[in-house]
Amino acid sequence: MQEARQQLKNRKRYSPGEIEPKWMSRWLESDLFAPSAGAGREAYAIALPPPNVTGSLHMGHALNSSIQDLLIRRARMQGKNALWICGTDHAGIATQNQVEKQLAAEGLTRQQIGRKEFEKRAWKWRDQYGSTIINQLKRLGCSLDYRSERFTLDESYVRAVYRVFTALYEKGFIYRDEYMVNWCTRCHTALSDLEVEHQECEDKLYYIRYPLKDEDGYLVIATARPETMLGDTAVAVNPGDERYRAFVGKQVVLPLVGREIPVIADGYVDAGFGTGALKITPAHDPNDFEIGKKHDLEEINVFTSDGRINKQGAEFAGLKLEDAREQISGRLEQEGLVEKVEPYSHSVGACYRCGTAIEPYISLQWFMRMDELAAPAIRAVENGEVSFVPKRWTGVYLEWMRSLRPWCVSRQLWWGHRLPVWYCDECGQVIVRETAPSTCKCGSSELHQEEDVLDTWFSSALWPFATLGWPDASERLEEFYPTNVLVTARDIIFLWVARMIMMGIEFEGEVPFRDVIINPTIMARDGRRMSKSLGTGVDPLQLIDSFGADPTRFGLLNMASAQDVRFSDERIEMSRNFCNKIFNAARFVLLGVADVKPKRASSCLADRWIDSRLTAAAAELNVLLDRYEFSEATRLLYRFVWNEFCDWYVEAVKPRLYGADEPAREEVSGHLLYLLDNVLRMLHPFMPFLTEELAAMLPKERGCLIDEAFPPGDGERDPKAEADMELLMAVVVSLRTLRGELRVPPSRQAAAVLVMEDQAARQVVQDYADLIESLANTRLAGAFGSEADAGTIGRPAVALVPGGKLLLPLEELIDIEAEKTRLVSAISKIKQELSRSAAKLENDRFVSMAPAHVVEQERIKLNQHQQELAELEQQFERYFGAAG
RNA sequence: GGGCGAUUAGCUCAGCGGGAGAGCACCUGCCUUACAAGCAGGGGGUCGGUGGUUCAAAUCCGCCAUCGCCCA
Repeated sequence: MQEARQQLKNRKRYSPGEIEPKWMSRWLESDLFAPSAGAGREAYAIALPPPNVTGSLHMGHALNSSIQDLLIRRARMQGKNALWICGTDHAGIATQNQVEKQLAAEGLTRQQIGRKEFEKRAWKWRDQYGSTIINQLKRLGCSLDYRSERFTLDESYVRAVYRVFTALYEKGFIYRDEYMVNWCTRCHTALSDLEVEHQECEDKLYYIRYPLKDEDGYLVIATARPETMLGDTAVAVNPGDERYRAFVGKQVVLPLVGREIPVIADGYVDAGFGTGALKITPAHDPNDFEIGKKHDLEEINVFTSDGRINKQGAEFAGLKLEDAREQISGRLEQEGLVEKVEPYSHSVGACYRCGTAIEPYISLQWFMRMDELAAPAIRAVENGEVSFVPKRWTGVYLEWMRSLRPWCVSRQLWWGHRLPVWYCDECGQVIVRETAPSTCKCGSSELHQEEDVLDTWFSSALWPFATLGWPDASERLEEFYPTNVLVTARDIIFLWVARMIMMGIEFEGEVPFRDVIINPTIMARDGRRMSKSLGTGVDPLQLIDSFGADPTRFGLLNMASAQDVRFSDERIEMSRNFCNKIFNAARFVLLGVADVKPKRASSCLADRWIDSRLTAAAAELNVLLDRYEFSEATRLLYRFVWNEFCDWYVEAVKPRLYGADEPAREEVSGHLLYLLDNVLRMLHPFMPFLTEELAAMLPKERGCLIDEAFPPGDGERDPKAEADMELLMAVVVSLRTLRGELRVPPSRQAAAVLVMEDQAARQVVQDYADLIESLANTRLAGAFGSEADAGTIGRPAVALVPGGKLLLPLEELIDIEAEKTRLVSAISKIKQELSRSAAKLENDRFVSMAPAHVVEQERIKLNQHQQELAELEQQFERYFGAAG
């Protein structure tokens, strides 16, 4: 320890690179992140929203992990049995895409190697790359329970998924149906509504003539997707639309195809859109699908699953959809069937993983009905069992939950939880079981398992309890469920939060967490979302590289208020500077103190003051953290450490620390160490590495800072010390300002006189005159009750202090013009304030309606201002005649 | 189309009913034995516009404008 302290001498700057890896491995070696079994202490748990196993740390992760680590470290320091659940989800599509990319590089497809071999490759990929993001969280300093890392495809986790699937199937919530789903033609799978990203797209609207059967004339329909016309089975108009009333019930002939299709009337049609006549393609548009069901129209699928025209499309068969659009619109043009083409802007869905346009596509899928599950989950939020922070997200959650449609949970992928569903080849029986059946009821053993896997988020929905050992009963589950808080981004409200609440209530009978903190979104510098494709993202790992993990964390937490925020590296720089400040303040203490143990002292006003301020800061910090006001908490710490501890206390202590009075030196040394110890403990959840490094150099018996007590701030405040010190500080600032404005060189030792009517205040100033002198670099000639008592003073400049004034005689050095400017501006400011106060007090309604203390306060102000004005005008007259 | 949010100092943001704040940038002076990633001092804003509620509005309510986000 002495050695470490000696090394500090040459380290004038905080350099994170040297200390961060060291402490992370030490914490891990000592297993300090794991909760203790059967601890009998209050439990505190957070489940890390499982990051995608193919993912890497982005700004959102960095921010919400910093928040979670702050909460979990503080809880740990508060003596709670803290568990931060660690793990990743298997990310069905994303992982499959990665592995397919690897295969493609070898000239292979997954179909060529088969499902078994593909799964092997996927596991290999996961073992090789799957811990990337977890390692990145380590770099950020996250104190996750890494030893119990979980993965959604762990054997026991799969059991949990199968248990849930089977139970929901038996309840009738899960069923199989042929229905229109979102289909990705590249990933070859169905997607849920949440996996489709909508984007505004500049397109064309084609107006196409559909000739009437057996008579002249035609109907003009408008469509953005002419290629779907191959599957049209009707034209629909609004029943109230006079223009088309005569056509309803007639037949039109579908161009290029020749099929005769009816004109139908349906209220869904918006008479104001296009021509008011709508082509109906039940197999390729979700609205048309509904209309088709209603009117019993044929569903003619004209696409293949990989986005081409199928053989229904006759001559166009085999064409890719975008080519088909070209060709079909060209042909229609040739035949004179295109009336016009207009520019058209509409929103188009794209696959959230690969960006390919999503096709509405009818297929046989597994669905989960949501209403019964949603009802109690809605109630849990309505009655406050789960609360959102900030509150406004409650509405977003509730609105979504109240309009839930069945969730398509099957995916045509090979990576994931293969549905626990078996079909009998003999009798067609469907068997849903947690474990593979060997025979069917019919006696046949010819069974085959469903090919589809489950949506990744089906399994993540179980995260808060499946990670704790469910479906087995365990102490862990007993102790840590429900968890305390979930911290996540807003777009996850639907994906996880809602589903976790539903599943938690259904299977554990209790909500999975009490508070849901929705962290703000960190926008790019231009105020828009960070986007990988636009290259506007900022990489948190680069921030860690260039600034350090602690400044990155502190900077991110500083941004973590209720509002979205543009990323600015000024904030990280600010945090780095703050870390440097802390580092150097600690150097000052550790290198300057006598060889003593930390010990509180109270003989000097400054000691009592900072002690009281420390109590105030700790108390306030705890309140803010209890309210999840992280940004405000960073500001509080910054202000306390920098503007109170460093700017005032450290400076105030120097004469005693460097003086010849050995007992005083030892006393102040003990107090400095005591303060540093507390400051480091308050800061630790925000900047774990730096604080741990510095705490290790404190002269006391200790383990790691991570396990020490978080300052509760429950000590006594000392209002007298705070008030007295404030007076001293005001005097010092006045002296410094005066010197500055009158351009007194630092080398010049001026001698000031204080005039204060109040005896007690005067006493304080006299008692601590030496402190004022050293802090203001100005000699104090004395403090008097009136200017007359002070005797003859040369040509002084005057500054006001609370309860009195300062006279700074500067003789020939006084810059008379500067003094005039100063006074004029000070007088005009005071006059402004004065008239504002006076106006308020002259208003009878203010005096009668405002609370008494507000009125009283205003009277005191008025009085003060009047005295101050008199002083300043007197000073003005002294040099410049009657005040202007 | 529906909803949510923002608009405060040159920039990034706090404050959210009783006299406008921070960091950065800027100006002046300092290599003062913890720190120039620093120290001391200073300048700078009719708090987007407009109505209203109130003794009192940056703060609460209505409308408008601009920007952003989400859902369809």
